[in-house]
Amino acid sequence: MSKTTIALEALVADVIANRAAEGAKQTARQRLNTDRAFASILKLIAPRIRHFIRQYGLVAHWEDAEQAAAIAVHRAIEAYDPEKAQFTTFVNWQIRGEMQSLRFRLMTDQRSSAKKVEALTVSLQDLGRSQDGEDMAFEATIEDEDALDATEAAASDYLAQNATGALIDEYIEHLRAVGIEQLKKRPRAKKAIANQPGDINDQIPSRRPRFREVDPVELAKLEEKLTRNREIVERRVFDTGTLDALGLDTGLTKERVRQITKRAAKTMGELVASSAKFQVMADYKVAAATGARPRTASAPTAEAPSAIIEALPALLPDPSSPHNRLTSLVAIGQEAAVEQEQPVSLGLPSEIARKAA
DNA sequence: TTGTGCGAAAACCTATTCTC
DNA sequence: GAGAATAGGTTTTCGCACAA
Repeated sequence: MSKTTIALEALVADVIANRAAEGAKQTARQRLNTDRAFASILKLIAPRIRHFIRQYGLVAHWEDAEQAAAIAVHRAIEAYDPEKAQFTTFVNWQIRGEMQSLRFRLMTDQRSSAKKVEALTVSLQDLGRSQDGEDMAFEATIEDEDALDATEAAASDYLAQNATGALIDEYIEHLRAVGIEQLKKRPRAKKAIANQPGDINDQIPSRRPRFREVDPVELAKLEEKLTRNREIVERRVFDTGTLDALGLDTGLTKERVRQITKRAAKTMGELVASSAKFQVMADYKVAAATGARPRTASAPTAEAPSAIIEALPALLPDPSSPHNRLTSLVAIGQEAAVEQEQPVSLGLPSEIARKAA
């Protein structure tokens, strides 16, 4: 590191140290120290500024170029993060940017390619004027035809993500309740229900415990299984995870993964139908089932994703309109499924995407 | 550009075994 | 006895090459 680089680092650190505390005003002393350090930085960096002025062909506009360079140094100090780079490196790019910007403001495009086609490079700032000559933010002149659709889709997607997340939570909670209930019913080992110390008559060989407590080890196993099932549901039902990949990641066979997924889809369908919380999904189900196509004779039977896929075109919204994950979540009640010959299942977004494509 | 054949991969189903 | 896990076979889907 050169002496100049070290000195610059120290001076910038000095400026940063003399910044006003958050919410407070800079004191006179701090302002004085800042000004002195800034002047010293400019002095140290002057050779480099001269070099850039010449390099960018701005000798004829020397004073303007020096002003622009001073602004660049000021900006560099404001934005400088010592952990990311040396100040020398950082300030170089700031000065280059200002020099380039000044050159475009002062001159027409000098490039040969621009001359060939008689093109003119125009600063974005020059666009910031309305038809009646009034100044306006140039950002206001930029039109994006897809902005509305993109915004709506992003907002809907966000809500849909929350909805699917809530549904998975509900399903896992359901599994937990069922699992705990089963653990309570399960007969305990004799050791576990042996007399507890302090009993009045602990001479009696054995008795039932006062409370049906769940074995913590069993509970931990249950939680582990719930975590695994959540991953499977998230990746298989609501994402593009394959049976093979999930089997590898969870240590189960792909067939077991498929069975877990199948059961999860069915249970979640029932949860959607029975809970007011998921009314939106249930409403969508009704609308979708009304226009659903009957399955062909050769299609596989209930719950088969291939059958779901077959019914999907009729269930899906217009692919050209903004859509999201919620619109691809299709829950079909058991009765309706029998009537319509539709599978009792949730639609698989991955499959939907494939089919829609 | 469209239709067809083929092979690989993925998904599915049924029956059976294992574990608690 | 019920649920979890496995085995073995079938069906469906997808990508690719090739010919018309």
